[in-house]
Amino acid sequence: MVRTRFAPSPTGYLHVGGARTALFNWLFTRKERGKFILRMEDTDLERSSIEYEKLIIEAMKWLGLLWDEGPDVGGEYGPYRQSERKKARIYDRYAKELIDMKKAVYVVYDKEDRKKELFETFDYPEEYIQKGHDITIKFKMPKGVKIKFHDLAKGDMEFLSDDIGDFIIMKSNGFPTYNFAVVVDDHLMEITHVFRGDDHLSNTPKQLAIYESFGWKAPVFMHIPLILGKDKSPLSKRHGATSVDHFRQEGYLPEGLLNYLALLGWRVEEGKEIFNIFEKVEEFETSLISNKNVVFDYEKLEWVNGKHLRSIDIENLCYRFRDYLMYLNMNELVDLLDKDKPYSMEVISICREKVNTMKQLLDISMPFFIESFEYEERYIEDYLKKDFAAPIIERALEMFRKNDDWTVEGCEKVMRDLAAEKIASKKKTFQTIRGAILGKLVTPGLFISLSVLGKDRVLRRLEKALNLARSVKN
RNA sequence: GGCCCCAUAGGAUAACGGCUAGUCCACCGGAUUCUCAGUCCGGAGGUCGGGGUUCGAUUCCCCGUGGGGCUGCCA
Repeated sequence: MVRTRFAPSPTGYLHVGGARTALFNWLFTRKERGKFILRMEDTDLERSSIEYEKLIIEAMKWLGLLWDEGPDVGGEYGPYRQSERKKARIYDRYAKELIDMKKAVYVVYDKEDRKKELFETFDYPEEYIQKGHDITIKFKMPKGVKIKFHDLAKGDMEFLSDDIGDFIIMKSNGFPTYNFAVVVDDHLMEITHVFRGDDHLSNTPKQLAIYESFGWKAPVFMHIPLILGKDKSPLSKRHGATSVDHFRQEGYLPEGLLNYLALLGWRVEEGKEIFNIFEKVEEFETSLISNKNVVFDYEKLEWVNGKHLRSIDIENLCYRFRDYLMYLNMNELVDLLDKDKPYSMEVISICREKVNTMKQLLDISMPFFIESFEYEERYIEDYLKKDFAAPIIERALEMFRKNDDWTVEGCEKVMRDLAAEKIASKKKTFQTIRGAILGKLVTPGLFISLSVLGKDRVLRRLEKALNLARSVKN
């Protein structure tokens, strides 16, 4: 039975790099019908917090990368927080075992110069502890040994133990260090495959030395390339947004983000780069992942997201959009959306053709929902203030009042008739009306917008715009 | 400094050791058009450098160079 884990440290938001690591673990596990485990590596007391843990869990759920065992759902291999495992003295027990086997030692430090090592000993340094010295436990790396392993991404690896040296496994505060805790936990949790960032490749021989000392079987490793920024340095805030939360706020769909993250360094068939990750599980192969660091491309992410935004069914999109507004605490708008669902659906349906994210969808659809929308400065300057504005709007008002056919074709006919009167050029005429009814110069198609808005809204807005045109006219 | 990973256009990738090095995003031009987007057509742009092996190297080997990682009582 395949068992994998995603083991973030709750010291910040879920990073897209972490999300990608989680994605590959998840993908592999689902394909192999195994168990996917979430484990919190909160051994850094200074930086870890339960708030971050909640945010990471929330982000993972939003992405839909669900786990079978974890701190929130429990499981037979718990606890799933290293801080709790520390409390249960799990690491103490195994560290002691290493000392008994003479493969680790206690290190006693100077009381004043707390970095200075006084001596190493296999015996529990009771009296020094009483006197308040810092004590750590250090793993003694075997001398002159070759540590070999096969990495699914990098191939056969070989390190010399002498290049690595001894390293601390238990801190003076009683917490295990990363390299020790992962080994103990992965073993106890019976993890079979470890997919993690490239940055852990050089740590692997240390961990293998510990597995070896205990006589434990090590999991299969695959070190996946890191995500970099445009300047090829590791992706950080300097390059723009990096947290999954941020992309959620920006109106990305989880399937869009996941699609892009998978696409990053995953070779796909030509012409098939847009897909739903949940339908791609069976095709997943570790050999498909490239072993080269990748640069995060915000533009391609937006393009991928746009493809998803336009292809999911409209009811689903409405639901997601409503969810998004609630996430942003825009409850008034949610009420407006709910008030007339068929109308809302039509609006979203015509607006999504123009945008790539739900944030953009929000911007472009706003004036369809609220009456007190703003008029763009450019519209006022280039159209509303011009001589032709008031006559065009006035004439449109007359024609639309008499109009009974509010289908797209009906609205088109009125507009074409209006343009035929040549108060101004066709473009100016259309743009004047576009701005009058929606306040913007970029909107969905004019005829369909008129049709969707309907007679009441259109007349009301034309009247308002007419008054405005008269008052701002140069 | 030591050890390790990586290298095809600006980004992501494709090419049993063998065609004019293909595709997607971005970019430029054209068509469609009420704006924008989309769609369609077209264009520019690439094998990091140097040595080998070979009839032939993007592909295999070595050396450089560049980028990245580890070398923490961070993970």
